[in-house]
Amino acid sequence: MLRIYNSLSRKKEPFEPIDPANVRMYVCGMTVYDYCHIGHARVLVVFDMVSRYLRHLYGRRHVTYVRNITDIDDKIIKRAREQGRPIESLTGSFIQAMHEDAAALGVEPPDEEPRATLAMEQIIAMIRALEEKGYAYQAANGDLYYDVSRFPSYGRLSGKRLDELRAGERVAVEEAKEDPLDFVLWKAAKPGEPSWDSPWGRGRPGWHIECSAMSTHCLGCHFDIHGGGLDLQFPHHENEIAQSEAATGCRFVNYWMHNGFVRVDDEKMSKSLGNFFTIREVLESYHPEVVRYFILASHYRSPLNYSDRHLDSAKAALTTLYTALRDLELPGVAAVDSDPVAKRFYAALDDDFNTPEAMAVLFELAREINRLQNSGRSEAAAQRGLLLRQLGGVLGLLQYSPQRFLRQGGGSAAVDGLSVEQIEQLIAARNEARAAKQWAEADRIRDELKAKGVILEDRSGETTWRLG
RNA sequence: GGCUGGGUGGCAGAGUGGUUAUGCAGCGGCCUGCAAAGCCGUGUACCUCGGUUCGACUCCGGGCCCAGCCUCCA
Repeated sequence: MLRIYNSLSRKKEPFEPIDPANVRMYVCGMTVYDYCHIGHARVLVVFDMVSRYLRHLYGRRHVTYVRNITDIDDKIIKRAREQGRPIESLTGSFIQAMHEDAAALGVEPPDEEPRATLAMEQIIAMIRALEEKGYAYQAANGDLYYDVSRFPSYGRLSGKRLDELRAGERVAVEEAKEDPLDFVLWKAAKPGEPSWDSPWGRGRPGWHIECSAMSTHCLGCHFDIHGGGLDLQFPHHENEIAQSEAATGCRFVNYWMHNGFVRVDDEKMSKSLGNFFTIREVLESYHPEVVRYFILASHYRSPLNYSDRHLDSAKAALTTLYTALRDLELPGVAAVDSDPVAKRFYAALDDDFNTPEAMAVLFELAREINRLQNSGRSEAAAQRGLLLRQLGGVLGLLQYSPQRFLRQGGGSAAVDGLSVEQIEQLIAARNEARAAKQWAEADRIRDELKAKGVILEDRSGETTWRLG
């Protein structure tokens, strides 16, 4: 039985889908005005893992995963202006870049990927519903605001109380608001800004309303899981609840999931601190599965410290798993989920997606495979190898051929100035020297290759190579 | 200031009221011409002070420290 930590109740709860034939999850995606960094990679990978596991439990086609794209907001407008290019050109290229990054990391595309600019009809309809029910007011500056005082349970998700929020107020109060906690639903257009027609004049949506509109449009007014980064819990998700429940009259979301931050030197990775690494720049030095392994090697709610050292360690660990898989001829027959090892693996994921514990099971399986290989039981080893690969697949890991992974070394793709043919020639030369017991020459060739990052292994009468 | 969450072995990172996490690194052994890989073995680990208990790293309370949110943010 899957249990999920629900941010709303601050405890793990048994997961009971509203409709097991259609488990519905919405995740707040990117605002596309720049390349995705490792913090974004964490959201992508974590919820990809969640959706994979839900599909494992409920069936591939019985899960609907929606992840939106915010393609209109202040930062986008600003960036487009700075670069002197049309907004659609800016967002279009960063959407493409995001898709490339996600694909590289083995993130499956969501079932739906709505965009704010393509959802104006639903956005306006929801704001109108709020207005009709008396939750909205238009201020003197033309902006339309949500009246927080009308929503009694405001603050429940983030554990905040209205009076405390007001007491801790450190923002310059927007003149137009009746209450500093009120937030904008529709922004009146300023000259030169992109805008859409609406009952409140030309303008554009505030950023909270788009998620309410798109999620309920795609998944219905009441769905199972809503996810996103911890920094969205307040105010974004709090506001989503207030908007959605007020507009539709039904309960919005049953389980709220928030992933922890990626940190650099114990500080949150963020644009403003300038301490971020983009996915694509990290992928220049590390194999994508290494990045994925690194992310899933700690629990999704814990902080995740980023450093080359940690990625190197992840690379070494993943190499160990792939090493167990090489030389195995995996059978075509599916391994069984009722296997005791598989059960322990799934039990770990059942416990609020405890990927570190699930990965520990993978390493025990790898050791079992190596033992079987050492004792010559290749068929048994291959059976276990299939299970290892299948379980890894639930995490989106171990999906490359072992040789391909090991020869890319989890690092740079090209061998430093050496072709595969040259490597093989040197290996042949070394083996001739070995046959003649010319150890010095044999070791010289091995050292020469090692200096170029090629590691040789003499195993059962054969010499194989990999990148270190 | 208010509210969250957290402090585990050299590093990373799970977990549990009394019994091996796991990985990386290290050390010893087997294997190897030597290596590499693999296998076997190996670590007075649980911030601090009190309390509960036959027994606490694990529960309760105080303290210290760290991070996050309260402002755009994954």
